[in-house]
Amino acid sequence: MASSRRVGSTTSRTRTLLLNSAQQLMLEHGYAAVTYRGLAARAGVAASLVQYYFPTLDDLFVALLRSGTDRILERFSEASQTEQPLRAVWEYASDRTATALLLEFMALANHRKAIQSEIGRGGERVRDAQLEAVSRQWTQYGLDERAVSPAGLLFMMNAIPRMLALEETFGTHTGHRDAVETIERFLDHIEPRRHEREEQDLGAD
Amino acid sequence: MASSRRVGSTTSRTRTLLLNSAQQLMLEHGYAAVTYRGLAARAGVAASLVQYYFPTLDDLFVALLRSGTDRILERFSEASQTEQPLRAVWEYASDRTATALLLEFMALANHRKAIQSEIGRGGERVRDAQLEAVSRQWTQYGLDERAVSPAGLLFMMNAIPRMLALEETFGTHTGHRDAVETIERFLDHIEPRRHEREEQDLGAD
DNA sequence: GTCTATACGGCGATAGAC
DNA sequence: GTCTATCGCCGTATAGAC
Repeated sequence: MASSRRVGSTTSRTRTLLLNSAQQLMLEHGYAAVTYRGLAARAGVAASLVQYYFPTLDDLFVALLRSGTDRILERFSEASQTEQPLRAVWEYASDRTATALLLEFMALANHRKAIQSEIGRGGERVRDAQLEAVSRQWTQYGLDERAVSPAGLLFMMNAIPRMLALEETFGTHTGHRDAVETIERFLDHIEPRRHEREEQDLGAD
Repeated sequence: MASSRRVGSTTSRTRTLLLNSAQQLMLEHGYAAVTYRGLAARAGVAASLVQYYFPTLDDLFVALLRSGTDRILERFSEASQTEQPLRAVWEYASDRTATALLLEFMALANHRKAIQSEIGRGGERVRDAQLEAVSRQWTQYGLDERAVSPAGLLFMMNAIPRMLALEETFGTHTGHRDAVETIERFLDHIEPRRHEREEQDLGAD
């Protein structure tokens, strides 16, 4: 299986162009639209050149997944310095585009081992980075530890916005507004915004 | 688009066999494995016969989605008679097989309008049935209405187990056990099991 | 190292014969 | 109601040009 064939270098500008084009194709038309011929046309190269850099389409998907996870971890290592990591997680997981892309990869992962292990590893890496940031602030939240743990809370702060975005994609809205209000009220309570802290000091809502 | 072509009857036993085989194929190998030739081989018929009943593959997926939603609503109209509808929702949404199937359909829906509207309608119908059952018990929960609404709570009781199942499929586990414990403690509080109610009466945990 | 041309079997879909 | 023939896509392997 493509063991002795030559493969383009990882630093090639053409390769980066192909990865970007592939991501756009996935977002616009789904992973099934990422074909050698279609991707080549979109990027303005020959189909066989795409094959040169990615011998199989799984190779392309894994590379795309890895570069995306790396970018997320970079962005998060900055955000983790904040004193409001739960808000950072909430906003991160509320990203519609990222959720749409994640859905495509989850569907791919469901039946392709290479992608499955890549997305599993990536998920754990992101969650661990989040956990480290939240743990640093945990005692200041004043939550009952018997009620919820940092890891458990983090899971829910990821899962809820993700499912909100997914359901809204195909027109299910029941309970969405209410759920968002509940969570944001919770966030206002344990990670008060600056002006809200002032309002609290003044005894206002 | 297949407007004048003849189509097999909806009551055909062959048609039902094809729908069942298609669902198994989706679960085992993903929706991409549902091909005319593959499905025909699985069901022991000619590929062109599959096309006779389902002129396009989208027709097949929509029919499968609709029959599945109908079955769920039947099952739920029974369960809604219970005095513990939130537990029923929690268990319903925790079904691994159903979640795997839902992921396949969500990925399909993401870029196919016919499936998108079918899954959207189905989602609302299920959520409405759940809402009716929970509303009937709502006052007994003794929850602060400003904290969470029935619809908002229901969304979370669906979203959390669904995302648990999805993440576990590709090996992300961080926070899962803690989240489950938190929710089940919440359920024990507002929908106490019979023996737990006795324990509460006795002042035990 | 980068890129291209070509071939193979499988796919969804259509038109039409039995 | 059932099945065949056909079309233009697809992934992928290979052989080879710059």
